[in-house]
Amino acid sequence: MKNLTISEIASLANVSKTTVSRVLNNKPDVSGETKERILSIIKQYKFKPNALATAISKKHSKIIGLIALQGTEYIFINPYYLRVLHGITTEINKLGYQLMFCYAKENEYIDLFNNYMIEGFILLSAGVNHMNLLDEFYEYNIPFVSTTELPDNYKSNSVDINNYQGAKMAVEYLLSLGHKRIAFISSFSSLMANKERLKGYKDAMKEYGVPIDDSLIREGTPTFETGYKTMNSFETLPTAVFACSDMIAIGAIDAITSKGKKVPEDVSVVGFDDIDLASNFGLTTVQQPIFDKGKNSVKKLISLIENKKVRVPELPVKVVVRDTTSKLKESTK
Amino acid sequence: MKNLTISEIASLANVSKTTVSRVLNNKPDVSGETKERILSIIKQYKFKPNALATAISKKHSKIIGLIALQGTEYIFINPYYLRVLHGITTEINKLGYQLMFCYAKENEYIDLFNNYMIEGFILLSAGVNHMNLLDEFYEYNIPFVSTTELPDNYKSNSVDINNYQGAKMAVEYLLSLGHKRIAFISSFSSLMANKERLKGYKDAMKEYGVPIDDSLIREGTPTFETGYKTMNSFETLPTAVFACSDMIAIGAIDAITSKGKKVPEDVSVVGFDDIDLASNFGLTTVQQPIFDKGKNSVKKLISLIENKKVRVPELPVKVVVRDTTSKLKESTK
DNA sequence: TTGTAAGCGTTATCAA
DNA sequence: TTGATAACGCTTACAA
Repeated sequence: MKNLTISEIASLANVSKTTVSRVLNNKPDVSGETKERILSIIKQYKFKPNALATAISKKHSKIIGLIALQGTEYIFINPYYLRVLHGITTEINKLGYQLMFCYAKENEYIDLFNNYMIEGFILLSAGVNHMNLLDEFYEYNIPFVSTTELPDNYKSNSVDINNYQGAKMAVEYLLSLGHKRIAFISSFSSLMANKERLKGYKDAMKEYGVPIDDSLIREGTPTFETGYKTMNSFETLPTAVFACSDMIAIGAIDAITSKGKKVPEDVSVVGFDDIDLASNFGLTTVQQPIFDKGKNSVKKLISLIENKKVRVPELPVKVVVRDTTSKLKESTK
Repeated sequence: MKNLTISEIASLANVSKTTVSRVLNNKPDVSGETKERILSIIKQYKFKPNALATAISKKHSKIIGLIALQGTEYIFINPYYLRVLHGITTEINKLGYQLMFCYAKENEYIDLFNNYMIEGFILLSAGVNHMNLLDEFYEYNIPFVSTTELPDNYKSNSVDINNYQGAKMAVEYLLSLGHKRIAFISSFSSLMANKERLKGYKDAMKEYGVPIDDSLIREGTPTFETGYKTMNSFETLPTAVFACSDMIAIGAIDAITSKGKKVPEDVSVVGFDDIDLASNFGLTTVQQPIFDKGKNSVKKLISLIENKKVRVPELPVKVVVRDTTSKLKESTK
C-alpha cells in the first residue's frame, strides 16, 4: 500500500488539494463539515504529507544537523557522548524534528546546510580551534548550539554546566582532605570547558595557599590511555588527581594500581562527567546532567530556529563522593 | 551569500536549466564547450543543487535511516554501538548518502520512510522480538540491514560475524585450560547472535564431554550491572566465565575482585566484542571487527537500495588472549 | 546539442 | 469557505 499524495486525498474527499493542505496545516478557514470529512479520509488512508515536498515549499525541513568536531575517533569512543546523543535524539523526536548526522569535512557543513535545507546544527566538542567555523555560521546566519561551553562572544550558543565551579569544587574537596600535590589532567585543552576547569583548579589551589606546580598540569584526550600514560609519566606520583573526564580517571586508577599502589589510600582520584562506569567503579567525580545537556541543546537550538524565546536554564553540577578519594595519609604529608 | 538555484546558474551561463541539469548529472549530450562554461560558473558560485528538490524529483533522497531497537537506554550506553555507529557514518559519508537518526516508535518507521523518502534502514540490535517489524519492511519492500545476525529467512539482511564460531572458540579455549564450571552470561537473549553463542557454548561443552549445568547459564543486558549482579548471585563461583559482551565481563571482574577473589587466578573471564576498554583492562575476549561491521552494513544496504550486487564478505572473528584467563588451579579441580 | 514544458508533492497567492 | 494557479528547485520526456 503506497503512500497517497495530497491530490489523491483531495479527490477522495471531493475537494481541492488546497483545502486538504489547509486541514493539514490547521488553517482556520475550512468549514467544520469538510474538515471532518477530510480528516476521516486522511485517517482512513493513514496519509502523511511528504516532508521533503513540504520542506522545499515551506522553506524549512525540520532537519537538524549533528556535527562531531574534535575528531570522531575520540567522540565515538566515549560513553559520555553517547549519553549526550541520547538526550538529543529524545528531545528532537519529542519536538517533531529529525536528526541528521553530518559526518563531513569542516568546509562541507555549509553546503549540507544549503543542500538538505538543514535548519541548524548541534555541535559536539567545539573548541577554540573551531572559531572560524562558528564565525562562518554566524556570518551565514546559521543557527547552532554547542553542547560545551564557548568563548564569551558565543556564550549564548551553548548549553553547559559551570565548568569553572565544578572543577573548583572538586579540587577544593581534595584540598580539604589535606592534599597538596594534586595533578590536573585535561582532555582537549582547546575546549573552553577545560580551560575553565583549569582556572577552577588554579583558583582553588590559590585559595588554599598551595603553590601551583606546572609539572602536575597535563593534557591529552578524554580516554583511558591518557589517564594511564599520564600517571605512568610521573616520576613521583601526586597524592591526588583531578581528571577532566571519567575515562581519564579510570585509566589513571588502572595505572596506579598496576604500580602496586592503592586508590584511594595512596592516591585519590576524582573524575568528571559521571558516566555509568563512574558509578560502577565507585569513582568520586563531578557529576553533570549529561542527558539533560543533550535535551537542552535541542531546546535551545529549536528556539533559535523558530525565533521563540525559550529560557534554557544552566544545568547544575555537583561533586559525587564515592570510593576513590580519602584523606591524605600522614606519612606522605 | 545565499545558495543559487539551477535557474540562476542557467541564466548566468545563457543556457536553459535543462542543460545545467544535464551537466550536474553527467549526462552525455552536452557539447564540450558549454559544459566547460557551465562547470566554471558552478564552481565560481559554489553551486550545489538542492538535495531535497532532487529527491522529490528523482524519487530518491540518498537518506538512510538508523534504527536502534531493543531500547535506546541500552544501546546508548555501550561503547560497542558507538564504534558500529562510527563505521556507519564513515562509510555513508564516503558513498554520498546521509544518515538520519530515526528515534521513533516501532509503528512510525514506515511513516518516516514515506515522509522523508528514506531509502532504507540500518537496524541496531534487531532481535527475534522484532520479526513483525521486519516482516512489515519486507512486505512494503523497504530495504534494511541489521548489524546483528537475523533468523534464517532474513539471513541475507544482516552483516555479522559467525557468532556460533566465536563463542565456541572462546569456550573451547577455557575448556583447554582445564575449566569445567564455565558460566555463560548472555546479553539480550532475544538476539539471534546470542542464541548462536549459546549454541556454540553448549556444543563446545559437549565436545569436551562436560555436562551442561543450566544454573550456570544466565542472561541480562549488555551492561556492567549484569556482569556484576550475575556474579554476585552465584552461591559458589564458577571457575570461568564467558560473557556475551565486554561490558558484562568487566562488571563480572569487578564483582569477583570485590569478593576478594582474583582474576584470573580464581576465576577466568572472557568477554565478547573487544571494545577499547577490553584492551585497556587486559581482558581476554572474542574480537569482532566492530568498525568494519558498521561499514559493511552500509555497503550492503546501499547495494540493496541501488540494486547492485556487491559482495560483502563475512567478517572474521578470533579469540584475543590477554590477562584474564589462566589454567584451572589444581586445588579447584 | 539544446530548449520547452510537464511533473514530483507540497504550500501560498489571489480570485471567486 | 473554497479552488485555480503559480511557486519551491529540481529532473525528464519530447521537440526542435
